[in-house]
Amino acid sequence: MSYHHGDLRQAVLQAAAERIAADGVAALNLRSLARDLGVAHTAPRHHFGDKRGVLTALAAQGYRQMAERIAVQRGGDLLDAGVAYVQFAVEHPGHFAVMFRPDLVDESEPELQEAVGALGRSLIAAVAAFRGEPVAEASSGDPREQSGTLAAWSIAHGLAHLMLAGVAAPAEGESRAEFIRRTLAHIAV
Amino acid sequence: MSYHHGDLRQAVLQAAAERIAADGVAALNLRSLARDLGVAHTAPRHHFGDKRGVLTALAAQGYRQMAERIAVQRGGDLLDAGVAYVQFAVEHPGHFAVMFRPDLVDESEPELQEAVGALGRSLIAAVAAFRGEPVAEASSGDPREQSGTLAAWSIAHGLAHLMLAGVAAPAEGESRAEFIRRTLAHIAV
DNA sequence: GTGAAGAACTTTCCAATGGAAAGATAGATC
DNA sequence: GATCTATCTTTCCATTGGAAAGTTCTTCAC
Repeated sequence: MSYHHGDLRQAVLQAAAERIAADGVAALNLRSLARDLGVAHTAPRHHFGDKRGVLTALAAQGYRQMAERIAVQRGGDLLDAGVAYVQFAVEHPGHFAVMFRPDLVDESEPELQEAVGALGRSLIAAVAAFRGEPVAEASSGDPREQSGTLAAWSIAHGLAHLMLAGVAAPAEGESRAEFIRRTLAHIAV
Repeated sequence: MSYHHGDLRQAVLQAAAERIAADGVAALNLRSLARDLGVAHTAPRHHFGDKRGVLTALAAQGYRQMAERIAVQRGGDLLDAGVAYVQFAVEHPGHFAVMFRPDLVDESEPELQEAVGALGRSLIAAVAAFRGEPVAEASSGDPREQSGTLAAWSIAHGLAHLMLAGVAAPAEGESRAEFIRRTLAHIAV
């Protein structure tokens, strides 16, 4: 056996995401994953501590990537941000499956908290930009404003889940982006 | 040991729901559950086949109970139905955690399919009643073709998830029902 | 260069879990 | 009261996550 895989940490995360995407979180097992990567089954422990550590790192990666994706949409419609949210979830089911899952991850992990914060800022900025407000004022405590943001988040989050559950899908001849946009358009912020 | 527990099937479902509600689906294990019920760890297999069978039965129970709950709201606002949806999810996290999870259940199970159908009919009826349409005509179209219905479902489903994830919560001095209603009110069907 | 020192990985061991198989008991039916 | 069937137990096994200790590689001071 050759020591030093090279970038085992990243390899584990990628493999885990693929397997979760294919068979769900419940089916993920570190042993067969390590087998495929050609390392001992305890090798990932050095990088992640335990299985929960793997899922935590995967969730953090998901939050970061989603935050980036939404930030890129800036300048666009609020709907664009929503579409980006749902698209990310559908295209990265392995990541999305461990995000917003306090039971699967270690919420005290600083890396995770920072990643969650980054996504939160992206979402708030998207809503603020839509309203034409300076981002700095966006986090004022107006309950109506917050409920609008939460409503927008909810519909995107819910649609993502329903699509992943196989309950919702684009009509024939309709692109996924069009379908998502058409559905999210029913929100009134 | 005394044979014949009485109603082991129901006891297992209830215990499973409680445990999932407390620690999440991943933490559920049939062995300690059976231990608490005072039966051998293989006893539930007779009623459910395997672990997936337990989760499938739990999901079916969840769909049925949610369908009932929403049907009771008939005559009320569409928002009432939405509030009922979210309330059920928050009050029965053990059931909701296995609903809409194709990776956890056996979707070919007839009991599950029937239960899903019942919930679908309740949702369609709720939207139809809101629109003032006869229920009979409402079910002519597949719900997934009607973006308004899907949007309403999405926002309720998403809010339920966000609340369970600890991301969203009522403001101080606000009841849960008020909070849910206020958030869902942003939908335009 | 060389020799720690630490990082990355392996080997070995263990407890717990889900499940298979076969046997025991209780309730129902006649 | 004998038999039949549903319900539950006992025993056994493969797989999994994890603990502990050892091995190999890299880095870096000198």
